[in-house]
Amino acid sequence: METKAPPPLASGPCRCQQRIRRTLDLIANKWAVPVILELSRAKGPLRFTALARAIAGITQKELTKQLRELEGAGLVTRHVYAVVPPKVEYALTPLGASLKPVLDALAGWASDHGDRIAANEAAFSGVPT
Amino acid sequence: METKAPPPLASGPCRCQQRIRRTLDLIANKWAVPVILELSRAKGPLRFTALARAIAGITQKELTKQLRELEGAGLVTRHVYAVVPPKVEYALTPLGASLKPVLDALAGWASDHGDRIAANEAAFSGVPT
DNA sequence: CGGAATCCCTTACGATACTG
DNA sequence: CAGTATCGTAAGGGATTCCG
Repeated sequence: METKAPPPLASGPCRCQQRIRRTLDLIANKWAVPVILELSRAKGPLRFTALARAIAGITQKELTKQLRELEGAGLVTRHVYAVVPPKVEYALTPLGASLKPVLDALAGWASDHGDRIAANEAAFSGVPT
Repeated sequence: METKAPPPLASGPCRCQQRIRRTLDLIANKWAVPVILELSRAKGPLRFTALARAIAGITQKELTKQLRELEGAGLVTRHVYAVVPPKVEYALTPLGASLKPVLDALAGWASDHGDRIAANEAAFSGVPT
């Protein structure tokens, strides 16, 4: 029974959710944030290996894939030097850099409530009965 | 899936990245944002089916899983009524509600740059060579 | 009504090895 | 140095069915 008049939601609550999800898909890729933050910290181009070394635990495969995706989204530039020892440098585009405030907002919230969430999850899992 | 394998994320020189990733893992689950936003819009408890109907495309399985996770994180409350036709209501906790500004920041960024990103991706994919 | 259980497919991720 | 290729595993996610 429709107790309340159903809002004229065409095929969902609102379209903006899709947008958020789209953005989320970009940065939810496990290594996307570390890559972006690392490039952001560098304040300049970084070589592939430098990036790989800065981000502990990442594999070449994942780093490559991540960089491709970010490049495709226009958040990162890829500069290939035609030299004998191959040299490729990556850097954030202004668009990519513009994501930093958002990540900061996220980081801020995480800092504020991360402990509580962790505690909640621990309690939720360890609840006896 | 009892004990969550603690990922030895030692990525990067700063710990804040872990926090962000943790938060990201919470909201990156494809349906987390729609669920949170829907509960946020409702400004009150919603029944399982009401939630399911409000979020087009979601399955019971996914909705249940998502609600469990959000409940575990303490972002959502689950109230079970012991009545003949089962009745369960979900609502945002203050903690869950506090996530809204962050989602708004994300939504704002997505609104501002979503088109450009989509265009970039299209061009990146469709580029012949 | 709410949700747990099952089946099955697709994607994500990690490790190793090989090449321009 | 900077990838690409291949393999195997794990997790995500949709559809259906059954049960309190």
